[in-house]
Amino acid sequence: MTSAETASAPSPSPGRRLEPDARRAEILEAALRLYAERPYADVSTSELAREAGVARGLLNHYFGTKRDLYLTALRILLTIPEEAAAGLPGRTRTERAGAAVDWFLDTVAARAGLWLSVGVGGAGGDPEVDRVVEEADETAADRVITALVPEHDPASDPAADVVLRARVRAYFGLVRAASREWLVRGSLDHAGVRDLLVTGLVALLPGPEIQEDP
Amino acid sequence: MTSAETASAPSPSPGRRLEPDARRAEILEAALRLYAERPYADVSTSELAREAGVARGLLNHYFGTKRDLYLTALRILLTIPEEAAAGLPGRTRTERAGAAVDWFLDTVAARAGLWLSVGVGGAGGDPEVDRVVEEADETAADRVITALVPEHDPASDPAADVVLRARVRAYFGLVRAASREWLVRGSLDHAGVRDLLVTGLVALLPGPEIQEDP
DNA sequence: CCCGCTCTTGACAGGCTGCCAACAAGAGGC
DNA sequence: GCCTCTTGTTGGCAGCCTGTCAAGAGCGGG
Repeated sequence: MTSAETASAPSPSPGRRLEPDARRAEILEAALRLYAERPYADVSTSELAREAGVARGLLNHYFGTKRDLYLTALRILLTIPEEAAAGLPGRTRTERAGAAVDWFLDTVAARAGLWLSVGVGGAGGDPEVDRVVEEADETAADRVITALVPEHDPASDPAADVVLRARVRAYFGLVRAASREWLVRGSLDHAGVRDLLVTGLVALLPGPEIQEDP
Repeated sequence: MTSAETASAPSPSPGRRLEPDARRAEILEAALRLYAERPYADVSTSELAREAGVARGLLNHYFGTKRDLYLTALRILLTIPEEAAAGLPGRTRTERAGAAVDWFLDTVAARAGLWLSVGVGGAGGDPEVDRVVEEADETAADRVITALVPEHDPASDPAADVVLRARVRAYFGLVRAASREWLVRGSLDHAGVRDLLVTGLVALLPGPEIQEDP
């Protein structure tokens, strides 16, 4: 049983010539699999190439550097699908926040390994990693704001917009830490982390505590 | 001008024989200096040895592995002095939370470079780094609980104690993300981050919203 | 059927890490 | 004061990893 058979990525024949996009996708999938189990520093390019079923040099050909490959995989992993924020049920802000938190917890539970492999996020060490995480957070903040603060208009008051986005991004730090408490430490159950995140989200958003739709 | 002259660590004579504890301290100081400026992966053992004014192999002799040295430095850096939590002014919980946040912000502002350089730990989900951070958070959670929830008794209800500590540790995620918004992005000023952290801390603690001392 | 494009490979050079035996700087005994 | 013995310290060695590059091979076009 070779690794090519166990791996979900098909590698029917070595040296097989593929479309660049297809090959890129194969390598990225392999990288996502490995980085889901072990941290960046522990995964060598030889392993990445073996998992993808290609020669080691091909990684550099497509992604330049091992770090670039990691950053690309990380960016894909952190990107939140746009459809998630659309059509959240609930009338009051608390209800909508609850629905958003439920969606998030379901998603994270489905791919817990992948999510945790990224780490606590908002880390400090690597500037490039930080930048990728920040960009992903920026997009996620957009989703949250449009879903929960629809009356907010960035153009009308740019200063308030900056502060609001900052508060939402800071809230993501709470989300990540709470996820760790739930998935890794087990110090919170599903209901506990849900209550924590809903409470924090409602408390940290601006304006009246709870807005009712008339 | 040799590096030994520019470095703040004194290295009067190469091969100088020191007490093991003193040598350990010297190496640790050098590591803290370098890790304050650049991330873990970018600092080689050769640089660490040069900064400390010793041979490279001595690092392994004292700390085993480059990673072990890093973890030791990280543990020292994250340790919060015990005196910080004692004697917080204020009667209401909000007042005491504000005092705690003020202390934290002052401390972080004083050593912003160190705080941000190590930050939350390395990205990539390194288990050992995460463990060091978690241990430091555990201690910090003790300080916060004793300072802000003095009526809490861990022995009386162990389950409630686990949940309370989990909420406080999750709050630390909010603290770190908010610090980044303040120090790195500049999207929050001092008053903004203070308001955010006080609001979050009060909202996430259990029991009545605000406890008044009669 | 042959040619050319380019996807793919294997090998090479440089750097870094952990290990280890040899060296010598102090401390203690006489 | 000199010698010896402990042990802090050094420099080199082997192994692994990464980025680069020219050569080879698959596949479409003429």
